[in-house]
Amino acid sequence: MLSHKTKYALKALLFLAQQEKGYIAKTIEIAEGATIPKKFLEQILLELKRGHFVSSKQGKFGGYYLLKSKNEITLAEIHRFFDGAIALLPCASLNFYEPCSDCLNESDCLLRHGLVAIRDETLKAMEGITIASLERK
Amino acid sequence: MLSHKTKYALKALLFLAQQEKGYIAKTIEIAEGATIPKKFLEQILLELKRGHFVSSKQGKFGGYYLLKSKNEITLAEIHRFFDGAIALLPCASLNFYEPCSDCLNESDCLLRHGLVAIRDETLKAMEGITIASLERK
DNA sequence: TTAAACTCTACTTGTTTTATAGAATTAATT
DNA sequence: AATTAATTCTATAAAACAAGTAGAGTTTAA
Repeated sequence: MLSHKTKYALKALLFLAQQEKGYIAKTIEIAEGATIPKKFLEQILLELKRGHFVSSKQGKFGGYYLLKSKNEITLAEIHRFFDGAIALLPCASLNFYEPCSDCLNESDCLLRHGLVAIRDETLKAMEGITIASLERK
Repeated sequence: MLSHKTKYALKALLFLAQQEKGYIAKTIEIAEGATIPKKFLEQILLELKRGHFVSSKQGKFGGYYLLKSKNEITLAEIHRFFDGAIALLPCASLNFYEPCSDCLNESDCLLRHGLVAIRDETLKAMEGITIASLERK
């Protein structure tokens, strides 16, 4: 399951994607437009900025806007950025690999093989969902 | 990601599947054979019993054995039993559906449509993984 | 009766999630 | 220079959840 944080991030990105090109949205507008607690959203937007998904203009009349194209932001990317691995166990993960402490010899680990297959399927599907594709439901 | 509990459950089921037909395995054997903390495993086995995945024989020389066929126990089922929904949000779930409190009109929810597509893909993949299929890696 | 196993309930401990509070900084306008 | 309105940063709090432990109770075979 997605954390609330990831859900809010997706909703915020979707909100920004729906604004006119060049428009700078204040946090409060995004919060009210997408139904997200404002102070929580502030943190999320800062993280999205550090991740180079959005950029901001500071000071009066400042706000946030999309930095990356809405065609290039995938669900897989946002999931990894906030919630981490897409795989069901760390030992089956590409980007967050860690060996299992309770797995004696990994090459023989029966569980791992099946979970890698699941990861491949899920990842393919999640890379196909972009902010733009969500907009054209 | 799977919880440790779900991972342990899968490993325990896999261990039971690998025993000779009719063999009754003690908790301590499963714990040591599959590297699972024994007291935690006790709880997990009880839950698996309540879920009719395994059955047990009580008393001296008692233990656990598979109740359902290893061809019929899927990853999807075990995931749902311990970790709940396979979908990324409750509003996109088949078995654990709940509306989002922050979603104004669900039929128009852009997020939901994409997440239902992901769920369909992931579910199909997870229903294809059985305890038996894991055994024949 | 005893030993060996499952069964049950409660508890603890630590981590993560979901926020909230408030001060600091930045920039435009007057 | 002062004011206003916005982002930025750090700290904190409260709740939920996960992971594991403890110990007493029950069942069965010998």
